Amino acid sequence: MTTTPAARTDPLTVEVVDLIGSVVARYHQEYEQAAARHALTGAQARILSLLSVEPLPMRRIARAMKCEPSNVTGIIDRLEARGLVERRPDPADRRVKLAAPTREGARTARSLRDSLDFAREPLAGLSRQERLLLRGLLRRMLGEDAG
Amino acid sequence: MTTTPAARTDPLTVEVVDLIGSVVARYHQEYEQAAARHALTGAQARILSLLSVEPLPMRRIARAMKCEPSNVTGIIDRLEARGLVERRPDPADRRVKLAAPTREGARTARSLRDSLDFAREPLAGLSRQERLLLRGLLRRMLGEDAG
DNA sequence: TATTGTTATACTCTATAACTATA
DNA sequence: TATAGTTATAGAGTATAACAATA
Repeated sequence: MTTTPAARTDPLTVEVVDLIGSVVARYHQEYEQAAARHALTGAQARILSLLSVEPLPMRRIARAMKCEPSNVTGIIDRLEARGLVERRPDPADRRVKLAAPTREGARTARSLRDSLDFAREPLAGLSRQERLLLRGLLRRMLGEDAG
Repeated sequence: MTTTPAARTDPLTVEVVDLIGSVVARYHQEYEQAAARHALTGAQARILSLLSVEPLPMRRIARAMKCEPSNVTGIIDRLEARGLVERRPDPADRRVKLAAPTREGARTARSLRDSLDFAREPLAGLSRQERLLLRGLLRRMLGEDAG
């Protein structure tokens, strides 16, 4: 798939593309700050949030984070040292270790989630129709043809 | 500014917030890949793009990147070692060093910019009205009341 | 005195490769 | 033999603190 030359020069499109870049930068910045308020790095916060949905094998975490499994070892090490995550054996496969949040880890993940208001605030001012349109656009940007 | 409890649980809002998170993750991933295709890290690519608009003092780069000036020294060192950036004296203030892209650096920045089609492609399928609405929403997300 | 850029240091994230224990 | 997780290693980004040159 290629973009037409016109799309690269249309002023409105260029402006929207730049705005998307700014939103991405802003979102990342706010996420890092929220993580820092909980004394977590961005990567630690992302993994803790991931595990708060469901405990996962190390390998699956690496896939979700799109990084090498060896990195996950270190990040889980640090989360475990702080008592936020624990490693459990998998009864079905003794090679596997399941990473799961502790009670304190779950509490931290919840607090972190609640503090991520950046993306939520502006949406509160949108009509339902606008939100539906936005949802459709975002889905298209992600290539989710279904829905 | 605080989000109402309702906005935190409204299913549509929650879904849109999650989609925004996905778009941000995707955008970052694609940016890193585009940088890697040019043998650059994300930070190197961002600074090179920044300088391709206008040469800047080290201190100003740090402000734009929202990082400490000491970090910029190392990143510019690596870009300079590869012949993509050069340090020039500032005639007006001998303490200042201006970082500027070389001819090859400018070419690399251009190529990098052209390869960032991710955000542009889906926009090509939107009507002008949709793009205008999206622009308004993105501006609101960034707190730009004007416009 | 204050500012600009740098150096030194320490920590985290990252990929690669080699290792272990299981399957 | 293949897979899950780990270790070892090296490079890059990050913040902090201390420093030299200049304002």
